[in-house]
Amino acid sequence: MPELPEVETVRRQLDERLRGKRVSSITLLKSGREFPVGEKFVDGVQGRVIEAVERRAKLLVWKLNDGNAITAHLKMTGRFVFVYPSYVPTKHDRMIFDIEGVSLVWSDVRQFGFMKIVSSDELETILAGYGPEPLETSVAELADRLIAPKTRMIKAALLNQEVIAGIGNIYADEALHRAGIRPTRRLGRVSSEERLRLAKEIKSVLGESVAQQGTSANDYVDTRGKKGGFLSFLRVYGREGEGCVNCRTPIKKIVLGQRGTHYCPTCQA
DNA sequence: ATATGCACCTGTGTGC
DNA sequence: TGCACACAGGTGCATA
Repeated sequence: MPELPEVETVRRQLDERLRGKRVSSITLLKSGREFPVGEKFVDGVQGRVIEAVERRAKLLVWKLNDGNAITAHLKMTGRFVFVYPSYVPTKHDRMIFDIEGVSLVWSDVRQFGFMKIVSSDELETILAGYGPEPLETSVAELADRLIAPKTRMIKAALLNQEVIAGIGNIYADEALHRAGIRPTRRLGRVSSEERLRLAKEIKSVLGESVAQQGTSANDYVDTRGKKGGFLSFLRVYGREGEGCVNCRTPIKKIVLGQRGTHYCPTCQA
């Protein structure tokens, strides 16, 4: 469940240790399902210098010194972990990078994640498809993204990366609870005050989670193999049946668009 | 244009 | 103990 705060945590750690370094070699492990990598990826990355590791939405972007970039998406269970050079690969490891003596493993239990090389033109197209970055955009501008289509449920809008980038299932539920808006509410029935409140809460919850290095509800760990610290600050996600922090009403869980959705039936109208 | 539902995967937890 | 199955959820795609 890496969402913006988790991906940002990984980005910072990767950038800190990889920026300016040359990729010495890549070991392809090819365990499990074939993924769009292979020899071409190795040829396109080996010998290049990583100029920076950036993030847009939930996508990691490694800028290379030949003008190309690597895009990496963790999806649900992808992870980058720094290891010792003597590391022995385990079942779900896909690749090991040797970057000037630093060893980095890319592994992915469910194999939904990817790493691929893109040209600068391709990268531009990919990034243009995302909505605004919530931590770098004003409350007013974010609120304006949540207007149409009128019949769309507000949680569906929050999960759509073209509307606002980086929000996933956990932070959608959390922001809606903080703003007092039920996830099933249609955009057309949300007042401008509520939109502003929600936009503000999106920024707050994401910012607070980044400060705690993300949430580890299930699989997520950072590049040191450490869990994020935000789990205990969640107010509704994963708290079905527990009393709401505001009113003690038991938190309800429903399925909305095939996702578990948590809310307080009293606080969220 | 928008909504719906499935597919992609494996590990874990639950009920029988 | 074994077994079947629901569930976890980001995203792309086929279908309605």
